[in-house]
Amino acid sequence: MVKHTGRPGYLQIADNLREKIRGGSLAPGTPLPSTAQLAEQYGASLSVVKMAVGLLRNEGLVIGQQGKGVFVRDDVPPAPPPTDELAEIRLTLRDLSERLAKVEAQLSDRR
Amino acid sequence: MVKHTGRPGYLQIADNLREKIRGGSLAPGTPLPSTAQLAEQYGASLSVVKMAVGLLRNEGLVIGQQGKGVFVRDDVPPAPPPTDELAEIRLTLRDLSERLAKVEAQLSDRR
DNA sequence: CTGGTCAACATAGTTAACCTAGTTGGCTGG
DNA sequence: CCAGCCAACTAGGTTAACTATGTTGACCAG
Repeated sequence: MVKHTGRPGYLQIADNLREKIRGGSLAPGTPLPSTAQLAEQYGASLSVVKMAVGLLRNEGLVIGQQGKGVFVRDDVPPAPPPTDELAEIRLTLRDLSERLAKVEAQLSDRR
Repeated sequence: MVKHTGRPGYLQIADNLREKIRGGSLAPGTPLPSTAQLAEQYGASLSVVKMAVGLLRNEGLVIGQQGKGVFVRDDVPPAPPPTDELAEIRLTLRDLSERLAKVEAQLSDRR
C-alpha cells in the first residue's frame, strides 16, 4: 500500500487516515482498525502505524483509549486554524521541493 | 531531568524545548544541541529525543537539516491570506503532488 | 446466579539497533 | 599547494522487542 515516493511511510499512512476521516469514510465515534490490522493493511510495520496514529492523536483528530481502541473524535476540527493550515502548507511545499529535487537529479544523471 | 510525573518523557522534552524557543532562550536561527547531546542532557534515550524533536518539527517550530542540525525557525507569523486563496493553494498543492507522484513512479519503474 | 480469575487483545511508552543520506574537517598522495 | 578521499558526526526513517496498563469475554468454583 505504501507508495515508493520520497514521502516517508508514516506520513503516507497518516495522510490516508486523515483523508478518510475528513472525507467521512471514518465517521466520528467509530474506531479505527487496530494497529495490527492497519499494519497488515498498509503493508507496514507496527512501529510506523503507531507513529502515524500518534500524529493524528497529536493533531486532535483522534483519541486513543488504552485497551479499547483509537476513535475518531466527535468534534473533528473541520478547518484547522489558519496558522496551522499555513504550517501544513509549508510542510507540504518543503516535501514537494525535496522530492522534485531528487527527481531532477535522477533525470540529469541519465541525460 | 525527566520528571516522574504521568506525562511521558518525549512530551516533557518537547515542552521544555518549546518553552526555551518561545522564551527566546533558543533564538531563531540557532541550532539545537545534537540529538545525542540532548539525550544525555535529559537523561533519555535517543529515541525519545528524536520523538520530541519530531513533534517540534511537525509543529513548524523547528527545521531539521540532515547532516547539519536542527534549527529554530525565524518564524514571522504571516498575515493569514484570504480563505479563497488558501483553497486555491490547496488545490494547486494537490495537483502538484499527483503529478510528481506519477513522475516518481515512472522513474522507479524504468530504473 | 455470583464473583473471581485468567487469557487475549488493545493502546501507549521506551529502548536498542540498523540503515540512509548530508555535512564537515583533516589527512594524504600527486 | 591542493584536489580528492575518508572518517566522524549529523538528522531521519524503519524495525523489533519489551514493559505497562486497560478492556473484554470466557470459564469455573462456590
